[in-house]
Amino acid sequence: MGELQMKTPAKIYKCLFSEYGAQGWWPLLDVKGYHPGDYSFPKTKKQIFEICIGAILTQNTAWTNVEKALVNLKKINAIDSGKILKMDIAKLKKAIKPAGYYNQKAKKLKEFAKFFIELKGKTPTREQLLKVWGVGKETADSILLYAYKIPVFVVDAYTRRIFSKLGFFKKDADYDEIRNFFEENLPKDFKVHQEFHALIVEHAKQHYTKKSNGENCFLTNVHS
DNA sequence: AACCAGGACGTGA
DNA sequence: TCACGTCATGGT
Repeated sequence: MGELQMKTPAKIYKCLFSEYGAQGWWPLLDVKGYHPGDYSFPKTKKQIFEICIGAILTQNTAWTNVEKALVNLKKINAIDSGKILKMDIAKLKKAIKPAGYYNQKAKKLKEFAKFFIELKGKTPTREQLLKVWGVGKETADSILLYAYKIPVFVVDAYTRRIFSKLGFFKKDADYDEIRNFFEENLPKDFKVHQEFHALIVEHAKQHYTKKSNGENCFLTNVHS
């Protein structure tokens, strides 16, 4: 791939979309997981909250583990900000245990539940989210994008691996620099951003495993 | 049986 | 600012 013909984010997005199709993030228990092509979710305040706590629970953790935690919470009717805020911390830890880091994450969920209630249904700003203990940049952006349909670009470890491999930036580049670059070079459409992040995750799972670090993927090989 | 997953925080330098 | 260590379960 020549430097003079560096692919644009928009081209890479189209490439990934045509390869993998719509991903249907964020998965919700009500709709039995993913909902490709349907951008109408979340439809309720409860679904918004489910996405928020899912974003926290999935920090450095496989989604399959998070699902178990969410199912446990649903069983005790605890995918609810008020319920989580006042429920016994030990009970909360037990429910989310499959998601790992359950001591920290139980505290994070309680902190977020308090914040969520104080929002009174309003959309949080990125700055507000970042003040919440346990919500970092990636989690904040995931919440804005998938719970509130705001067109932000979510930077995760996969993004760094793939796009540093493609020559866009260094692996340890600043989070906000990466985010700004993509947001300035993509349409301000939440659907595009929702799909793009999900597609990056899918592509990384396919081509950036331990054995192959993107060597045989169509993005690094294609020249146009 | 190490290694890592849809990170964030606390600490010391 | 930044480079580490810590947190923890479950799948490969």
